[in-house]
Amino acid sequence: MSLKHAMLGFLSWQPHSGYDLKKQIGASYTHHWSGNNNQIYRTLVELHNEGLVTREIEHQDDSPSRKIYTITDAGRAELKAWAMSQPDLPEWKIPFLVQLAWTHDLNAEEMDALLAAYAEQLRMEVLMLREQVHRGTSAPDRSARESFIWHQMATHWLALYENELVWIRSLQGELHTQTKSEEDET
Amino acid sequence: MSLKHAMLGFLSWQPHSGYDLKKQIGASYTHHWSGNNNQIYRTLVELHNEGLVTREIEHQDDSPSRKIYTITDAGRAELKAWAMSQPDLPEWKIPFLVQLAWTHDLNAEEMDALLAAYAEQLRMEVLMLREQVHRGTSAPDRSARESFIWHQMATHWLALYENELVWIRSLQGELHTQTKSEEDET
DNA sequence: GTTGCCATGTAAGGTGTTACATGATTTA
DNA sequence: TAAATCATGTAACACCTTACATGGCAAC
Repeated sequence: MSLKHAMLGFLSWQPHSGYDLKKQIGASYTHHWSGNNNQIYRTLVELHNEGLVTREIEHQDDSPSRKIYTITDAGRAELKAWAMSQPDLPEWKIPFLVQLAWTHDLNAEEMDALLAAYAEQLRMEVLMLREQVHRGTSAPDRSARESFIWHQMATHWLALYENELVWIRSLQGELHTQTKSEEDET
Repeated sequence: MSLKHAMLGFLSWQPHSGYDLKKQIGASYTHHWSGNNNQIYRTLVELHNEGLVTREIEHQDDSPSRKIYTITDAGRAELKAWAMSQPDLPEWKIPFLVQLAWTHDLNAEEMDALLAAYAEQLRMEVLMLREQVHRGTSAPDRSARESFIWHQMATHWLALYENELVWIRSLQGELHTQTKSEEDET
């Protein structure tokens, strides 16, 4: 589990409540988690038990009280050790490819519709991401290198979807010419 | 769950035993599952209960007996309906990006080592995939379109890793020049 | 003679999701 | 008046993984 370390990361930037972390993680696409309560609140308890964070309760008159978590020196050490550890290979979960693999029984029109639906999904996502990258979401900015890296991450994420869209568009074209040449033969 | 449909897919190509399916799914990278026994044997029971496959026991003298599963018409209908359904967006799980996000406390050499380690992982994966694509793994080949699609899938999968490698290499370069220009300023 | 392949399956646990529950305050 | 935001947490469950269990046969 590296959600623990992702959370430690955000806490190494600024103290956060569970609620803050949920929003932060949910909003950051590169942190591929949904940011759901169950995991976040459980993980905060774990981090606290392991002495990687301290907890402070902040009473508020108008809103419910917040539990503010702050990273400890042990937490920073753990985070750095993890950051330097051997990286894993990325995992692409592309359900569309599984779908595409088993389109043997679809005719040309059904195939067209499928590709078009995927292309449209991607187009919408790309538009949304482009806007988000343009606006620049909340990111740590403690050094030139850090903001450079966060910008690189955002544009790289966008590029993944853009490349997928380019691929599907070229596939659409190639399938059309293929279908046509088969029609010519008959 | 679309593992069910992925398995139906392989069964729509050829009858398989659970053991065959495990190998098939485990070997096919685009079918992003590990191909573990637990899920496969449970899912086969489900598919059978739902009438999407039939089961036949094949006794063998030298080896343990095999349970051969064959897709039914209902299974084919289910598979086609699923293949035409609204595709999901891909999900990129890139733990390295989470790691990279929190490298604030690493110095230039530690950063270099991290990027180099990731690049090396990717380089190995790309080499392996290139060879596999070159050899051409076992894939259905029932029509020109189907083999075209499976070839597209394989090269696209490879391209994902190649692009990741290109990106990390460019990042290595940009971080070097950035570090140098900062040194020049001091 | 230990490892690996064939072939079935079970156990245990980690990871992640949606939905529910509470309760006050602000916004539409 | 209905919904969204703030803020905490729980329940139930889907999904997926590693490891274990059995047992014969073949290969090195």
